[in-house]
Amino acid sequence: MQFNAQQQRAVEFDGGHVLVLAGAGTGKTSTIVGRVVHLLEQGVDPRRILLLTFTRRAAREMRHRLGQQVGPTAKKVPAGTFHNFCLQYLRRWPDLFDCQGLSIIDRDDQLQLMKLARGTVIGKDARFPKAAELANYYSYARNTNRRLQEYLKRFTDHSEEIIQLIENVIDDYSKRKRDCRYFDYDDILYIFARQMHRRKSLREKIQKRYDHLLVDEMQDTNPLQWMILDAMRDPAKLFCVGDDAQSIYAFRGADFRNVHGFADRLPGASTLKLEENYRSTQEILDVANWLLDQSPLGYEKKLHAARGNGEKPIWLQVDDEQDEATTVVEDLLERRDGGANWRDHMILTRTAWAARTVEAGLIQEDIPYRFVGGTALMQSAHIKDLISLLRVADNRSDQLAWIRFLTLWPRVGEKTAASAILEVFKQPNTDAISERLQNRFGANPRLGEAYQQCVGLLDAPAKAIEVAIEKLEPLLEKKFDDWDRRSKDFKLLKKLARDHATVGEFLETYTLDPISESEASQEEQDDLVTLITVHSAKGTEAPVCYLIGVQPGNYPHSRNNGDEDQIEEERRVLYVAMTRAKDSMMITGKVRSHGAYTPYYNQKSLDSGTEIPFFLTDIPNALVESDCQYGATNEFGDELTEDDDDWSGPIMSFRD
DNA sequence: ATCCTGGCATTTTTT
DNA sequence: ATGCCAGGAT
Repeated sequence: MQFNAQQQRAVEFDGGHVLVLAGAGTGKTSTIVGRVVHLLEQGVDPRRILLLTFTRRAAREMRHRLGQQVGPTAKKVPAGTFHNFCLQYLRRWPDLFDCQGLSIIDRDDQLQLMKLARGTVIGKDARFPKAAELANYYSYARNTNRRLQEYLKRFTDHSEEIIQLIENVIDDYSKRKRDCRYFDYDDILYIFARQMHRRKSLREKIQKRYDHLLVDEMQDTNPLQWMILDAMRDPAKLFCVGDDAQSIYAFRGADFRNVHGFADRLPGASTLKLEENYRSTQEILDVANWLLDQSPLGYEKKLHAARGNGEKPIWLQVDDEQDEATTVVEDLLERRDGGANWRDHMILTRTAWAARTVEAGLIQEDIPYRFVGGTALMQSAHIKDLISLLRVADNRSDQLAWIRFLTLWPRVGEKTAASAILEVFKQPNTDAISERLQNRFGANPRLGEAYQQCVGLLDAPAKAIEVAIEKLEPLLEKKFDDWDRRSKDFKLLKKLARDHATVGEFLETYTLDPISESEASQEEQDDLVTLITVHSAKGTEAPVCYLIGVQPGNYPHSRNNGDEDQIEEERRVLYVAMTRAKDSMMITGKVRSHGAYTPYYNQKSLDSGTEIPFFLTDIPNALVESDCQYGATNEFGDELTEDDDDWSGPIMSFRD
C-alpha cells in the first residue's frame, strides 16, 4: 500500500490520542486499515485493537479491506458498530449489565409499543405528537444524554402541559418495555455506557483489554457514544477519523463537538489532516466544492483532485419519476453495451421511497441490482408473521409477538389476543402456557402445538422455522394474495437460520443487522448495480454515480424547512452524494412542477407563496453539462446508586 | 362484542 | 407496501 506523507504520518503515529481530519475521498479507510496493519507489524496483539464504526456497512467494508491486507489475522481484530460491540459485552456478562433474558426490538416494534403507550395515556387526539415523533424525542434525548424534559423544553415548542403528557407516555412506554423484557437500540448503548460509568471494576476490566481504539466516522458519533469512548480510553489510545463536512446524522444526536472539541477534551491530543482526494476527477470535486462554499458555515474545505481532470458532471431535468427512471436505465444500458460492468454503477437516492420508480425500471430491463437501505427482509409482513412464533417461544413476555402470532388465527382479533396474553403471562412455565393455549383455542389445535414444538426447538433454529412454516403456511397463504412471491423467502430464512446455534441468537442477529430482500436473494451474484440511500452510501464509491431526485423538496428535504442547522445538514447530504463519484456523475431531478404530484407538506409552502429552497438553484453553468439554464428560468419561485432502576436519565461522568 | 374486509391515505435519513 | 378507519358480517 502506497501512502502520501500525510497518510503515512497518521498510519505510523506514535503519540497519545489523535484525531484525523479527513475530507471525502482522501483515503480514510485505507489509512485506518493501514494503521491496523502497522500496529500488527509492531507486534500489537490483534485482539487488543478495537475498530468501531457507526454503520454496519462501514464495519463490513473495514473487515473486508483488512482481510485483503493481512489474511486470516483480520478475523482476530474485533471490528463492528458501536451497537454490535456493546451488545457483545451485554451478552458475555449479562449479570454485570443487568440484562438477562432481554430481546432486542427494532424500530417497528418500538413504534408499535409507543402507539400502545400513547393510546393508553392520550387516547385519540390527532393533534398530539404521533408515535413516531414521540419515539424520536425519546431517542434523541437519550443519544444526547439529556433528560427528556430538558430536551423538550429547549428544542421543541410544546407547552408545559403537553410536555408533561409526553413524559407520561414515555414512562408508560418504558414500563411496557420492561414488562415485555425488551430493549431497544438505544438501550444497548445506554446500558453499556451506564454500567461502564457506574461500576469501576467493570470499567477497569474492559479498559484492560484494549491498547488501541480506532473510530471511523467520528463526526457521526453522538454524546452517548462519546461517553462510551471516554470510558474505554486510557491506557488505550484513541485514533479517531472524521470529516465535519460529512456529518449527516445530527437527527440521531450526532454532535460534531466530538470532532471540534476533541483536542480540548483530551489534553495532549494531536490533530492530523488528510487533504488530497484520490477518488474523483476535479470536475466532480468542483461541483462539491461549490456546494459547500455556498454554506454560511465556512468549512474552509477545497477538495483537490490528485487524479486531475475528467468529464464534466451532467445535470438533466426530467418531466417526472418515470422519465427519470428511463433516463437512468437508458444510460446504464448504453454503458453496458460499451463494455462496462454493472458493479461500477451506483444510483443514489435521498429517500428509499423515491427509488421505487427507478427500481421498477431496473427490473423491467432485467438489470441485476441490489437495494441497500430498502425494505429489510425481516420487516416484510409475511416474515414477521412467521417470526412471531419464534419470538414468543424464545421470550414468552414478548407481548408484540404474541399479538401478531395470535391474531393470525381465524376468529382471533385484538381483544381475544389481549385477554389470552394476560392469561399467558400468569403461567409459571412454558408447559403451562402450552396447556393454557390448547384449552383456550381448542378450535385451532395447531396454535398450541406450534408453540409447544417451537419451544422444544430453541437450540435448532432451522428446525423451528420448519415447524413454523408447516403450522402457519395455510393461514399465510390465505392472508396474502401475492403468496407465490412471498413464500420463496421462507426457504431463504431457513438457510440463514442454519448458521445459528439458538433461536435467540438468530433473531438477534437479524434484528440488529437486517439484510435487505434483494441482498439476501442475490447473494451469489456480484456484478450488480447498487441502488442506495445517500446515508448508507457514505464511505463507499463508484466509477459512475447517478444522483436521482435532485430537486426542490428533496435537497433540502421539505420536512426540514426553516431551521438552518437542519438545512445545512441537508446540504452535507448532497455533498456526501456528490463525493461518491469517481469518473462520471449524472444528476437528475424534476425541476419544473408540471402540476405533478406535490407532497402535502410542500403544498403548504406553495400555497403560502414561499419559495421552496433548492441547493442547485444558482449553480454556475460552467460547472455542469446541462439541458437548462436554471438560473435564468427559475420557476420556484455524579455516582448513581447501584440499584437505581431508572433507564432513561442522563449518565453522570466518572471523570468530573 | 368482536372480527374482517375494502377503500383511502401516506411514505427521511440509521442503529 | 402498509396503516388506518368505517361499516358490514358473524
